[in-house]
Amino acid sequence: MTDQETANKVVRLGRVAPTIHDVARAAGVSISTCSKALNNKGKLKIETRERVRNAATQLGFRPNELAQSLLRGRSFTVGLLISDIYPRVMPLLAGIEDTLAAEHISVFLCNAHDDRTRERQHLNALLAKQVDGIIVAGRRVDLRAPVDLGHSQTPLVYVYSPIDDPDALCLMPNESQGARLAIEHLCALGRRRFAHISGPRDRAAIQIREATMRQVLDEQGYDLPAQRILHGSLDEPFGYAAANILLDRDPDIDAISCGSDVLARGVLDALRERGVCVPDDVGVVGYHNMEPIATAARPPLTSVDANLYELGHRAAHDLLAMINGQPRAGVHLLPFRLVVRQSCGAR
Amino acid sequence: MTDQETANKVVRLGRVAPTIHDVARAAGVSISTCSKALNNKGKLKIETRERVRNAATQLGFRPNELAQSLLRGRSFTVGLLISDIYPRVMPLLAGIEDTLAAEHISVFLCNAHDDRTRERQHLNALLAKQVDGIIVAGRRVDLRAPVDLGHSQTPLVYVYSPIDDPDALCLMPNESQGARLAIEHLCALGRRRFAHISGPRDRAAIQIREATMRQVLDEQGYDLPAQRILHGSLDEPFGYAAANILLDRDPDIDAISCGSDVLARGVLDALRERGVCVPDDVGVVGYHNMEPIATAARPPLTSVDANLYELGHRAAHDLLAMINGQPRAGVHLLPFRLVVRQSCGAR
DNA sequence: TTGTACGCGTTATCAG
DNA sequence: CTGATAACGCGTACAA
Repeated sequence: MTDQETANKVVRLGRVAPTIHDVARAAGVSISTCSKALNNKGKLKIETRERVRNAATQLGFRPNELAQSLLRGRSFTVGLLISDIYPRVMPLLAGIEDTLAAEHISVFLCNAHDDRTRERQHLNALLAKQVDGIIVAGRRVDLRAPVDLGHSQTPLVYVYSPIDDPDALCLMPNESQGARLAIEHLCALGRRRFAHISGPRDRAAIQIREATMRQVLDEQGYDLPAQRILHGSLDEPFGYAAANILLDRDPDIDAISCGSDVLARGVLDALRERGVCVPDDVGVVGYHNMEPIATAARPPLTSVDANLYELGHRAAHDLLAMINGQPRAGVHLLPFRLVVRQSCGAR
Repeated sequence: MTDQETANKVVRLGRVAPTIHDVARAAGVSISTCSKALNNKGKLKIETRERVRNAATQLGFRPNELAQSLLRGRSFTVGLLISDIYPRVMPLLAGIEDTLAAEHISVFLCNAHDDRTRERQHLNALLAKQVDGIIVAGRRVDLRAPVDLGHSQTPLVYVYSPIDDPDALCLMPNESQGARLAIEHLCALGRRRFAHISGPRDRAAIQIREATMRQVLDEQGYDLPAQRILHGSLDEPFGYAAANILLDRDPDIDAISCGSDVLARGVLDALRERGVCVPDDVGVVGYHNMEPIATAARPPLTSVDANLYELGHRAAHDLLAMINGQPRAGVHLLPFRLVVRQSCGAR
């Protein structure tokens, strides 16, 4: 069945909300007077204004925003297109929604399921609904294909996953700075013999973090031999296994940088079982600061936080600026922050 | 057409999206013919239809859904009002969004932040935007206050948190059945001396689960002395502490029912450190089946799953039915499912 | 101070 | 086969 056929079968909803006509009639005035009374416009006898307002509240009148939007050419809605629903979108979502809600803008949430076809369908729906702007949130910092807005000029901002167009606005976490934060923290605490356990090597974030780690250690004059680096998946079992492998190879390791907090949990478990004390013998740092996981670790895990709520806020804020006619472009990197707990030692 | 009007047209073409007028003019037909051509209605010369369609695609024409909705009296949007953004809403959200997207309905996501005022503001915005229906998703199974729709007849379904109105439709996880699933599983594996570690006693879910546990054990003829029950917070540290307390009191315990998966992780950690073998000595069952946490536990944690995606699907499905004129009411309890891993022993 | 008339973009009815 | 016209609900010049 085509979209058209579906639309044809649509039943008209029987419920009839009162319109401005009903209010006008109830108050014994014309529609325009009614409109003015309700919107505090023009010059009206105060008595009339009151009468109209009473009629409105009595009828439970609510102006139809579809009509208003049609007239104004602005819908006060924004589309949020996410690649999929996964934990990291939550703070992003929260930051976006809060910021937009404060400006009385409603958010359409669309899940593309990492599928170009669904992405396109959602995009069409959003444009058809005349959204004032669109936020496209990716899952990773890797480059993604641009969305096709056709001839539409609807303001658009990419979050997390950038595209290859210098005219597009892309907001992303600064993975390099985040990694630097973590490594420099360990250095400052006197660690020297570093190891790195992280995720799939084909991801940009994973590469950036490893490269940054090398650079920071190079700056500090410390070594990072290849056999102290392990790439796998970002989960707990891999962290557990990798830590054991690394410490079998080289028991002198005194610092482990982990690609994620759950992975770090696996590392901590392995160390504890080996009788290695954290942070006395080895310092461990996580990544992404997943609160419940990091705080419940033993010892509580020091980690770096991408400030995703803030990123969402910024995305919404910049989109609002674009909607108001101020052009924005370029790739912008937003800072991580270090969250010190106990797994790296006292400062 | 005057020069002024021409100028206006030119500007409009450059800035705003083309309307059906523009397509009609470009194709050299009237608006109504244009509409028919684009919507496959009426009888048109095939050549005309083609011409119109070409003009439409060339101009990048997209029908304005605001206008369509105004006319139809249906917006093809639904509002989802959540109490706050937290992990459990995600599968709910996914189930709702997927189901609605399949019917070409877009979802407004509104976060009430557990605040009545914000809830009310969002509700007003949703009604003003003429949503076809509303889903109100709560955080806990405790009774909540009904939302006030005023005179509006907009279909509404409550998810997770029910209200006190028999005419309302409330969809919720069947906590009692979920708890039964967990306990009966342990019983079937030959466990006899049960303990229970769970969350705050003032929550309905916590009470229901404990009561159900009592009942199941009573049915089976087993005992559940008060000193084998501990209530606190549903987090990992409490699980760790509580397990130690319980096993100090009574080393014979051979089954622990936990109020959450993270709490169970704490329990598992404590048991491992005490040299208690899971599942050989003690069986442990979690609650809510948080995948990454349950699977990464050692041993992997058996848990019960509330099927929240399914719950979201059902909510959307029922809302669609209500939108199509079929009334729904009452509190409906949806089943959990048992996810067997290794923490309770082989079946 | 109040009312009339028009337009926003679209679809449906009816006349040609 | 095609086109003019009337809605949908609202806001706003303009007229009275």
